[in-house]
Amino acid sequence: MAKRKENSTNSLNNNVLTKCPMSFTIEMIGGRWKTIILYQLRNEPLRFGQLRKILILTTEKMLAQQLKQLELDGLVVRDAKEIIPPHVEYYLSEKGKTLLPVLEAMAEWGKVHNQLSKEC
Amino acid sequence: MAKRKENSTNSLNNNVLTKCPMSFTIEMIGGRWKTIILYQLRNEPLRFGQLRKILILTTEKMLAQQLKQLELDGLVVRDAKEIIPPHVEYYLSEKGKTLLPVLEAMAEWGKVHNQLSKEC
DNA sequence: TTTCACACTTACTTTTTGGTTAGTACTTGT
DNA sequence: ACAAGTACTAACCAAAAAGTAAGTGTGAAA
Repeated sequence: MAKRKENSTNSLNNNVLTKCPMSFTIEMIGGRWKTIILYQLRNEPLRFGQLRKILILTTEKMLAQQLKQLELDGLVVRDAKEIIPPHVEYYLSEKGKTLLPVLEAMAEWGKVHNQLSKEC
Repeated sequence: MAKRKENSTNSLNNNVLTKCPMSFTIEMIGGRWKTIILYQLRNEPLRFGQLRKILILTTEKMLAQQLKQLELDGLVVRDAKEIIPPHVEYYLSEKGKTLLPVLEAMAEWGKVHNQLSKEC
């Protein structure tokens, strides 16, 4: 773990006490992959390997990392069957489902404003 | 300008041809400040100095940088009166206004799910 | 002559995010 | 004995985003 200045602006900005609603939301779904993952889970649970095939441009590490964070934030549920080979499913929690209007709006906006977009 | 590997995954991911709607939207409004800036402009034009007072946790550099990008992306209009001292107003373009449902949804979600949030 | 308001820039550093490569664990099938 | 399948993890590195501190230009007012 790298040390960091405790009162840098970065730290202040990450301090929950200083967070406005918008920053809070951005923190939960920001970054390159979280919205895509959540959106892919909108209809059905998906296994790790399925997500990996869909998010073809991500690496396994990123996927695992993002899923872990989403689980920590209570947006996604991880359901691991205790079998070999492993079988792990991810699906939206109730809290995660409350994000669907946001995610749909974002996806729709992107579809309308990016002429070159393709599904993902 | 720093050089960069042309076929790194980062470059690929930034290539418009590979972008799905969600990534496109994230690229336009992602990061720590853009949504907040856009949201502050939802009702009225604001001057640089006014934004700076509202986004108290940002620096002038970040503000200028984000506004420039938002203008480049056609989401915000910069209206500079040719007077001294300068008087520059920023407001949402028509395209920028189409983001309002997304922004409202994000702000609302944050308000509901972050007990500690405060206005910003 | 200096100061002030305003809207920025510039050069540099730190922090955060994302990527590469390799490897782990466990059991079944060959 | 070894490969296959699944879901990861670890160590290390690169790139992008954000932050710090200082400075710029203009004209009018003090």
